[in-house]
Amino acid sequence: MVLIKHLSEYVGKEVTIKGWLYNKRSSGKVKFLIVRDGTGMLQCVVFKGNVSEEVFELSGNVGQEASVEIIGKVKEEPRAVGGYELDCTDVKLIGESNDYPITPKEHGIEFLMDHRHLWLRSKRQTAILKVRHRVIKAIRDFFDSRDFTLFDPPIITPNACEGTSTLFETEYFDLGPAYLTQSGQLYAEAGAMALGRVYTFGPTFRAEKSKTRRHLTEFWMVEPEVAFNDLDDNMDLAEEFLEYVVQTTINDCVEELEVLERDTTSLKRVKRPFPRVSYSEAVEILKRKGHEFEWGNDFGGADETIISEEFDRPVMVHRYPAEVKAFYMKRDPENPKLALAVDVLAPEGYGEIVGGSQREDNLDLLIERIKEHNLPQEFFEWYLDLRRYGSVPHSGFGLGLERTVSWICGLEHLREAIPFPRMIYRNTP
RNA sequence: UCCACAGUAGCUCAAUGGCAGAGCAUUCGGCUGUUAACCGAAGGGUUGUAGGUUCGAGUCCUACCUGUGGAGCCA
Repeated sequence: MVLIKHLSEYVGKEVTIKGWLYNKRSSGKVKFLIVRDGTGMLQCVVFKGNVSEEVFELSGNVGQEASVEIIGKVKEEPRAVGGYELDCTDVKLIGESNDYPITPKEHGIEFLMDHRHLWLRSKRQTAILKVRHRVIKAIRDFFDSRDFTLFDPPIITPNACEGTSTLFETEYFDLGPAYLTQSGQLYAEAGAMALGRVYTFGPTFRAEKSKTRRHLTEFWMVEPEVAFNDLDDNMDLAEEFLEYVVQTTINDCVEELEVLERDTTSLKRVKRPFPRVSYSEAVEILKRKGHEFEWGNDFGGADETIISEEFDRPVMVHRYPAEVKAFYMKRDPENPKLALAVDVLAPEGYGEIVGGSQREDNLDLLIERIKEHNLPQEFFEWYLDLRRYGSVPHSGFGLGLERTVSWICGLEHLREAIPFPRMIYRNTP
């Protein structure tokens, strides 16, 4: 059996192809079967004289997405998709398919989401899935080649990690309520104290009733955490990381991005150094552009878009008002109203793809913060131990995988960036 | 949670308050190079649900349900 993507090595030879019928056309004594196998598309030509009567009849009756085994001779053919076609000598039906719901015409989003398990077979969706895979590989390659250790945090946690978001709650035997993690970060800090440089990579959960194209209730996040890194080191790491992920992906996914009709000129500019502006400077940008904004608030989606339009590549916004950020972020020694936080805003309206900070490493200040946020200190004793025993400055950030995939693919909505999206009003299929 | 919009054939959509329609899909027939092929024919409907206005409602009104887009929150 030969994969369609490798067909160019078999010109003039007889091969066996196994796949699914994408579409078919016929013209009297000749039938064209367009077959896909997950690696490409192939036009298979069945001439009446070249096959048995049964096979010719079968070729006309295979339904869309029926699985088939096809034997034929490979030839170059500029008229066919992919540049090659198969001159068929035999066609076998493996699994029939009648009345396949997703026809080769337009469909509405509700219908497609209801049939997500089948929608995944389409050209556009397989292209996105391949880009997602390449992004994941780039993420892992980047950290693996820089002395990071993959560190898996728990998914079930006893407390709300940052104390702000709404979490999914479940009963945990006799121990009372437990929650699905919204971030592996606090645990990653323990990992960084053990291994120096770690990254977590896994699903995270938010029960916020967000209903926008930028939100999922279940999404994947990668979170590096590095001992002895300060905020500047953290920003250096984030920009090197983003450059690597974007550049390797657009290099290796040229065909997929073509299917998605993604203009990659702006992605090619994702090179170091990224512009760095403070929160206060970002507020000035908004005001200069005539948008009302009060210092001290967090940026909304529209604000982020306006700020990012000032620059030709991702922009790093640092030193936010501490009040809008999480309790564990270290304050700026030059201005205690500010947190040593950094968000990276992607261009083209894709918004915040990275959020990070230098962490508070002083035991007394951290206890103070926990009290200020009315968090139950007993749940954080283990976290405070990290400051009791050999505390060091350390920093890290989180990158949302689906937002990154959406940005690179140029998607309208995050739901296409993950095989089975979980959203406020949908948990099926 | 709030705001806006939508719901008609399997799908995508039409239909001035006056006979429920088209394209695609499906089935049948035609065509030896098709490119979301094309040509001909057939089958396919409790117009989201419940009320109301009207001689008459897919169309107007009320409530509800479902979905879509956005806000807030966030990655």
